[in-house]
Amino acid sequence: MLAIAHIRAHRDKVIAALEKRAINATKQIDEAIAIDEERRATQVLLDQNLAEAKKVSAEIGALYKAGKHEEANAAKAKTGELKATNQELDAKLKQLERSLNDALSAIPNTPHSSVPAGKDSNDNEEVRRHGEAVANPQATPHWELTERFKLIDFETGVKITGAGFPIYTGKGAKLQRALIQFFLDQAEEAGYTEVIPPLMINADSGFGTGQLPDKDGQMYQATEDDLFLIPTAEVPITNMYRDMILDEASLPIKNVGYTPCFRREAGSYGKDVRGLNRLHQFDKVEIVQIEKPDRSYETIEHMVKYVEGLLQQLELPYRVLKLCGGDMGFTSALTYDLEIFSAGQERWLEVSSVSNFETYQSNRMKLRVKGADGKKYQAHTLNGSALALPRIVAGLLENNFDGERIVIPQALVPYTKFETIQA
RNA sequence: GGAGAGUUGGCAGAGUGGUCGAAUGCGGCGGUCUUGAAAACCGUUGACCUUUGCGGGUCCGGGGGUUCGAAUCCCUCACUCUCCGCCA
Repeated sequence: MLAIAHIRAHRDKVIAALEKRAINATKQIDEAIAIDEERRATQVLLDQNLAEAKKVSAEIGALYKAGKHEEANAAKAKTGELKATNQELDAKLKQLERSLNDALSAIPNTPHSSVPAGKDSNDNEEVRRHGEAVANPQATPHWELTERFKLIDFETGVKITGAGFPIYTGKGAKLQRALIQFFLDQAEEAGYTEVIPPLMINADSGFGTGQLPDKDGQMYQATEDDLFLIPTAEVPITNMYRDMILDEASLPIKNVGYTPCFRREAGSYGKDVRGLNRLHQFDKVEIVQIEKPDRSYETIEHMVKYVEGLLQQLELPYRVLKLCGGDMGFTSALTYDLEIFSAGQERWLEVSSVSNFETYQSNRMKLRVKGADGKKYQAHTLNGSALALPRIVAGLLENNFDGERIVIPQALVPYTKFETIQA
């Protein structure tokens, strides 16, 4: 979340920045500032009152030690009012702190100055494009190919679990595993440390990265144990650093993790969810980075370039979009989406989203860095998909289908150990 | 799932009602000594809120209670460990 001190100091700037998201946050911001003012005033009162009570207690202690029991008892009698006031102020302060936290949690991150204003995906800005976005003459969508070559069994997945939980079979399963291994190897080469995190997270972690309090409808929940299935590896990996003060010398932290991801995707329908386009369970390799504030914008460019490198090796045509304010996630300050062109469906498929959250997550997580001078500051967190598997698979199948067979890109052959998929 | 033990500063580990934010050791930082380093010695060393500053306040797993006063007593929750059960 945004720091209240920052909001207080830059009220107008914050409101102006949030307008890029096509929202007017004036009321929310002013309410937070008002709550904070009352909070601080209450804090001062409580502090004064506590100081007084502490003093009196010490005096009573001294009297008892000196054996002056009658005087001590007399002093005791006078403490009732102080105590009552303390309780009252304490309750009020806690209430205000809760309100402030709620108010701040409801304010999204302020977009970076380079983010275009806009309402939805129509206002996103295409930054660059690579490769030819040409339709396959066969124009065969991947759900036909996966059936024809027996790569994915959607039907049996429905029986076992439900729609959106496919079963990968034979070369389909091998392709999946090859891609994961390829992505992890690439990341390691680029300096990322691999982690295998838990697939379930608690509520504190959900709050830290911004899924909670109000995006819980997106996650599957194990209510008996108050745990959530991760919607992305971003959540457990970033939260590894929750409540920490990192040494500046340990930055940047670069982690990569492969995990299955679980998303309820309530409300999705139609061609968007056909085949591999949108699943409830899917595999993803995620890169997570923790950076010094003055380097994070340089870093996000590197991360995007890194992901582009993966797509180039897989020989997939893609474009890079800079998301407009209205299309960005709640917690992000800058997001690039990478989309590949799917030759069978003749549409762009999002395969990666790379974001800089600045201090939005680190504020929530209390993730700080201790500088060389001993001063502490909030770290910047970033992450990106590198890459999400299903749509990559869809693209590979559709784009490399020559009417007879599917040709595996050269970079992947050492991993699949086969060069083609055919009947 | 059953029984028991525990949770204190970066770490280890004292502390059972009144200058305890907390002994001591290790680690870290600064210094003395040394050509340099080590050793030794001396000093220093937590986080947070509030305040322009001085200062004040909070924090001994979380929450609640008893008390003039709680790291210390009571309740409750979470977590960790040990043993038993179950189990890949």
